[in-house]
Order: sequence, then C-alpha cells, then structure tokens
Amino acid sequence: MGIGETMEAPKDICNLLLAWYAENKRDLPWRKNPDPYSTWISEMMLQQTRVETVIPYYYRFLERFPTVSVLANADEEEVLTAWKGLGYYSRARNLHLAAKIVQEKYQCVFPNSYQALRLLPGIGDYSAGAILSIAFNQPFPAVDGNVLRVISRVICLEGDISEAAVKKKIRQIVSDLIPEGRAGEFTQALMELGAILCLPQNPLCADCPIRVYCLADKNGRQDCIPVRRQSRPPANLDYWVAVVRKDNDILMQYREHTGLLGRMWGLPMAVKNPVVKPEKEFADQLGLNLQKVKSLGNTKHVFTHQVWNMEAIELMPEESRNDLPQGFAWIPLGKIDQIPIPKAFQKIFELGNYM
DNA sequence: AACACGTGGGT
DNA sequence: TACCCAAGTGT
Repeated sequence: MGIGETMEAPKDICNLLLAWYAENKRDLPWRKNPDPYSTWISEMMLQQTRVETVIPYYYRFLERFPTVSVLANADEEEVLTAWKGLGYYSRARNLHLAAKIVQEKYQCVFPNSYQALRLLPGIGDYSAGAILSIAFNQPFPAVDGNVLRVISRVICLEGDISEAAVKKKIRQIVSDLIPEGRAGEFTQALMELGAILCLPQNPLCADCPIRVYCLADKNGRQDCIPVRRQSRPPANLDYWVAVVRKDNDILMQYREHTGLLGRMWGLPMAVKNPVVKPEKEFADQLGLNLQKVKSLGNTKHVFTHQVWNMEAIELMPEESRNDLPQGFAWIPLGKIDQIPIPKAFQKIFELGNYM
C-alpha cells in the first residue's frame, strides 16, 4: 500500500469484491426479486446442486407453488413430483413441512430471525445465513463450499475444511468482513467469486479482484487449498430390476419409509443371485407367476455412497391377479410422469423405450 | 465426528 | 475411466 492509502485491507477487499460482483454477476432468476420465499426456494434447491441444474426446476416450482400458502396446502406427492430428478428428496419434504410451519406459526410471513429460520426443517447454518443476508440484508455469514474455498485460499489455510473448527473460523472471518448495509451483495459476491473464478481446479487467479490479498496465490498454494479429507469409495451393488408389464401398466413399488430413495416410487429390485433365475426371484417377491420376456440390458446409477449396477428384465405375469403385496401397484405408463420416480428408475424406462 | 442422502458436469 | 465436488442438512 502506498502513502496516502488510508484503506484497511478488510474494507478494501470488500470494495474490490463488490465492484467486481456488480460488473460480473450472472443473471440468475432468483436474483431478479430476492424476496424471502423465492430466496428460500432457490437456496433449498441449490444445496449440493449446480446452478444450471436448478434453473428449470426453479421456474417450474415457483410457477406451480408461487407462495408459501400454495406450497403449504399442496399434496406432498405433487411437491415431490416437482422435485423429481433433482435428488436429495428430503429437501422437498422438509420444504413442504417448513411451508406448513410458516403458515401455521407465522401466518405465512417468512421469519426473519436466525433462531426462527434454524428451527425450520431443511434450513441449516448456511441457509439461514444466506436467507438473512440475501432476502433481509441482515449481516449474517453464509458459508458454503464456495466461501470455504475462497477464504481458505485467501488466508492460505492448510487445515481440513471438513472439520467443524475450521468452518467456525471461516464463519468468523466472513462475519467480520460483512460491509455495513451490504450483506446481501457481499454474500453473493463471495459465492460468485468461488463459482466463476476461484474454481476448485485451475482457479482463474489472473482475473481475481482480490488476488493481491490472496496468501495462497502469494505462496503458490492455490492448487493445494482447500484441503479436504477424502471420502470413502462407494459400495458396488449388483441388482436385477423387474419391468413387469401388463398391457399398458407397469408394476411399481412404493419404497420403504427410510433409507435411499425412501418414500419414492421405484421398480421391484433383487440383489443378483447366480443360483436363482430372476423370474423366480421376482415371482417369490411379488406372489405372481412370471415369465421372462427379455433382458433389457444393463445400466449403472451412481450415488454418493453406492453404485447400482442394474440389469433390467422385462417380465410378464402368467395370470391376471389384482392382489399385490403391500406397497406394490400397477401404474399406467401415461401416469408415470405424475408420480415421484427417481432417476435410477427413469433410466430403466429409457432402457426399454417405454417413455 | 462421520456418514447418509441424488444427480450431473467437468477433467 | 474414475474421480472430484457442487449455493448442505439431519442424525
């Protein structure tokens, strides 16, 4: 800093960041009118999900559920159907539940305090900070993956960012940085920097507005930071998936309450077993005599912690019976896009050209 | 603290 | 290909 520079670093960082943001921010739909409801919806959708993925869901969702009241009074199944394909379906259930709470407890006026927001299901520390700063311009830090990356690089922090103590430290730093009266812009500027310049791999440091303040860049550590403990490799599972077809109906299963894809509609599955034929396995499971029509081929679906290697088998019931075991139902092909079916099973339908 | 919880895009 | 990891939360 030269003589006559009275600006302190924190303030300078904020000014550079805000000026850069004003020039370079993306034109995102939820930035048009950051009211509490639409900010909340966008934040729930954006959890662990890319902006480009969220955009079409965001438009459709707000069109169908334009207010807290409409959302609160909708059927859960319709909310889940609107969420279909986005993943992490507990977000949709929590969203629906939270809307009911906002309606009952706050007469549909979205709460604007940290304590009240944190009590709503689906709103954790990050989302509370994001909603308070973006929708209410209150000086709360919102520390997401972007901010963790930006700040850990700026201070050249070599500690593991998945540790609570490290997150806490970064939250404090961000909190101290928030400029007076500009919390919303600042939150978004920090995240935007992480999203478009301070990238996980090959950050574009040459274009960074706060490069002069970045200690990782100064030390040549920008490619090593942030440090994150590596996750356990996913388990590999081999399944048969049954497509039992009766005229235009497909036999589907409402999945059990808990666990992966719980309370979503799926297809009957069985762990592959080399000493049993799939038609026999599914016949036992479904209480139907089944005939194998053909194998529809294999497809893979990757979750964070599991990989499903699926062989889809088309089967035909040998007799027409209507008493199915608990949780199973015949669903007309044309109705399938109106019920919540996760991507893993959508892939099976595509494999067999059913849709 | 560590893991479950979806999906997709980038390298 | 395989791996990383994304505007995280709940348990």
